[in-house]
Amino acid sequence: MALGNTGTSGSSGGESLLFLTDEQLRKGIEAMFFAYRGFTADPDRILDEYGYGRAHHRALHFINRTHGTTVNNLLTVLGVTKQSLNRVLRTLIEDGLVESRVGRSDRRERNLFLTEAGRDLERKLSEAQRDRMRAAYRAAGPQAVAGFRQVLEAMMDDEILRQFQSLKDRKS
Amino acid sequence: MALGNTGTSGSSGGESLLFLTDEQLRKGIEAMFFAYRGFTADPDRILDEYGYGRAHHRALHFINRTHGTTVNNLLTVLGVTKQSLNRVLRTLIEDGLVESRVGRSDRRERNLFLTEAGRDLERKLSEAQRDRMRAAYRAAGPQAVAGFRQVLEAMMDDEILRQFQSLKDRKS
DNA sequence: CTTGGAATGTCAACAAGGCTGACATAAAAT
DNA sequence: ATTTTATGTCAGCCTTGTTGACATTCCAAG
Repeated sequence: MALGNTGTSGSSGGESLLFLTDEQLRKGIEAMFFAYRGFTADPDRILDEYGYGRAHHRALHFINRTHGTTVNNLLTVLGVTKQSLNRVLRTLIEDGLVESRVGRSDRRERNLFLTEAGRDLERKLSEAQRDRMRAAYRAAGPQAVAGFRQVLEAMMDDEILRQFQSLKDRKS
Repeated sequence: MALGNTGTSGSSGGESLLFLTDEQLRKGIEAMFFAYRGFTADPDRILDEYGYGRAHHRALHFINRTHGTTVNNLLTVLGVTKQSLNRVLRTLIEDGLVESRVGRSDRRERNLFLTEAGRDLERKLSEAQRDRMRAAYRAAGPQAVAGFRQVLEAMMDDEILRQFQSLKDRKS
């Protein structure tokens, strides 16, 4: 392989690999920063109306994706402490967006579900976010999208990547 | 337009545009979330040792990139309030990482510069971040990188995009 | 069976870093 | 001379991260 610093071996696409100047990398870093702002802007506006923050969005998203998940699962995925998650979860439960049922096999666990109202808000939030993502995908084209995903996956921590990949091929 | 759900009109790249299922978009959203975590993880660890946070990193980054920028410029780029920026800036100035000089043409303005110590920390932080970005770029290949950048730019708010593009073709 | 440890989740309190509002100062613009 | 602009500062609030202490539940060893 000899994938040395000066090599031009392209495993996937390419022309040359000599293009990794600090300047190019800096642009990538800034693009990531600015794009993430855009990425969260639309849901943030909606959340504001409800008095919620991004943490609530994340909880709703992952509870919706994995019905009946436990608190422990959730805080592993979200990468926060259980105390931090708990605060958010409590308000969502109080407000009737999330239901917490005592685990049937292990009664220490709580299985989390969205209520009808919870699904409604989740849908509203994710539709706003999907709209922007869809527009970006359309503007950039399918090949760009494939590259986008490749780079993002390469940027994740290895452990997270495994988690992510084990989830990417689920049914709905 | 008639870019209906079943349309295959490809404006830029591609094969088919039928791939925009909600499921595909959800994966993109989650990839963005997880990748951003990886993207900030390394600098965050370094910042922790210094008792700083991401806000300090952002300030150092943009002051370094645009030597002599004003407070007003900076808070526009960062998208925060002056009070919030000021808190961060004050500590950086007190700690001798940033120098604030009264503007020569307009003496109401403050021009911001990194000191030697500031440049050192900025370099340390950005090297950590560039290392990860470089690894991701190498793993994904040049074509993927081009797509990555295209999608990110399409995801930015229009106003931010203009700002970004006006900066992307600078000299070092 | 009982007791001790591990797992799970909740409550309390603190810190970082967003925010708004009010106000001071200096300099530029009118 | 007055108003506007750029900046800084103080006070106080909110979200969301943290750690520490504690309650509950399960399980396994004695």
